[in-house]
Order: sequence, then C-alpha cells, then structure tokens
Amino acid sequence: MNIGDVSRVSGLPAKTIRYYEDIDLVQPARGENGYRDFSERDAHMLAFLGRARSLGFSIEECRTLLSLYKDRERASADVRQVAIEHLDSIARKIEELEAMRGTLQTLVTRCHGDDRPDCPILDDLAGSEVQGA
Amino acid sequence: MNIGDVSRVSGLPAKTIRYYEDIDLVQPARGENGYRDFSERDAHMLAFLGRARSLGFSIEECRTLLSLYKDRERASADVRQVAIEHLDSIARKIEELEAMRGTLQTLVTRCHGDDRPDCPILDDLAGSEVQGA
DNA sequence: ATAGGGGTTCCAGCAGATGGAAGGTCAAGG
DNA sequence: CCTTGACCTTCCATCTGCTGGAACCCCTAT
Repeated sequence: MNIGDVSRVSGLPAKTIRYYEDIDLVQPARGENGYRDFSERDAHMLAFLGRARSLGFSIEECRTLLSLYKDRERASADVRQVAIEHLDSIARKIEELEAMRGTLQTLVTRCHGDDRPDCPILDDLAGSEVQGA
Repeated sequence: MNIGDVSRVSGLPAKTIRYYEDIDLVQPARGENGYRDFSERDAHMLAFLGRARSLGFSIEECRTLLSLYKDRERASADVRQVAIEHLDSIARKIEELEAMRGTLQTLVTRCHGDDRPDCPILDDLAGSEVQGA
C-alpha cells in the first residue's frame, strides 16, 4: 500500500502520516523505489491514531494507547486510567471555556452595539471599575 | 516604569511583554540605558491584553480590540461583532469537547478496568464493529 | 570592588501538524 | 521512445503564543 492508499483508508492526510512516521508512531516498510510500503496492520494503526486524536488524546497519550493496543498482555485498567485522565482534562477545558462564554455573553448582552463608541466590552477589558451593577 | 514593574501591575510575565513588543502590540519607549520605559498607558494596554487573552481572544483579535479601544470614534457594534464571533468559536469548541466527553465517558463506563486485557476503549479506537449496542 | 538583582539580545523549543520547493518514479498514450 | 500527469521522496519554513536559557550589560548597596 502506498501512502495515498493508506491516506484514503485511514482518513489521515499523507503529510500527517509522514509526520507520524517521523515521530516514530508508525514504522512502515520501504519498497525498492524508496516508497513507503504500508501493511494492513500499519493502516489499522493509523486509523486507530486518527480516532484517538479525534477524541483529543495527545500524541504521547496516543503512543501509550497504541502500545497498550499492541500488548496482548495489557490490563484494561491501564487503558481506562489513560482515558479517565484525559476525560478530566477535557472536563477542565470545558469549564474554562464555559467561564469565558459566561463572561463574554454577559458583556455582549450589555453592549448596545450601534454606531456610538461607548462599549461595556471594552470597559471590562480595560478593567475600569466604572460599570453599573 | 521598568519591565518588572509593569509585569507586576499587569500580571503578565516579562517574557510575554517583550514578546508583545516584538509583535508590535505595544511600543514602549526606551531609556538612556536601553531599558524599556513603560508609561501608564502602556501598562494599561498590557492589562487590557491580559484580560482579553484570558477570555480566549487570539492575538489578532486582541490587536483589533486594542485598536478599537484606542479609537475614540469606534462604533460599539464593531467591538460587539468581534466578541460575538469569538463567542461562536467558543461555543463550537465546547460542543466538540462535549462530544468527546460523551464518547469517552461511555467507553470508560463500559470498560471493566481490571487486569484482563479485553477493553472496549481499545476496541472502539481500533474501529472494530464488534461492540454490543 | 563586588554581589545581587535588575535589565538586554538572540536562539531554541514546545504541540501538531501543514505548505511548498525541488526532484525521483511510474503507468498510459501518442 | 518520449511526454504527460499523478504520485512519491526529502527538506525546510511556517503557524500560535509563548517560554527557557545563555551571555551579556546596568545599577545600587555595602
């Protein structure tokens, strides 16, 4: 399988696949002509990576998951642990974003948004304490 | 005001302030000795930037907001527009993260998490269609 | 004079790709 | 046999938003 084929079946851009080889996530064979020669197993691993990345796992987490995936002696508890930690970090990110959204939503609501220059959004950013309750 | 002082009052690391000068967000004066010499106005702008960044505005959005902030002829509608667009992108990110959280939460719940190797999380990542409803 | 706590510049690196240039390879058509 | 075009290769630069560190200068107090 050439890189274009495996790109199609895994859904990852060829550039990304080369990058994954570069950082040693996959180790495709090489043909006579110097082309990468991907096995079914490689393609499978790349799809695995794509899915894990789409769930927001970092590259290092993916590396761990992939090694657990390849380890037939693994304990499912180890996988679960990685997933739970990631779940926590997702929850933290959501909280952060929701705090931002809350603040911004309030400011946007307060701003009349016409052609006059006075603007509660800028007032807040400037930190002036001159905003009505 | 030296960079250390303005760092304390704005809450931004000195490194970050130098970086903001580098990308032309602020233009502090220079003293005889080559030290940056920040005015009150500079300090104010840096605090503004810190607050805008903490609300998740990108550097380019901050640049726009700052120029609106400095423009006494601005229309509040322009500020509001920037804020609303940012609000949308925050909402999209939250949705993405919640989708991830939902999927992962399901998988984590399904995984017994003991010392046996079989694991619904890995099964899902591998894309095997062998999962019960 | 020296010690310390400022400040300065510049260069490298993080994640996680992505874009592009310059060139090699391969199969098909004329 | 030659060309065309799609594919492949490597390498280097770029993006975002800083952050760390080296090597150096400056200023004040002792």
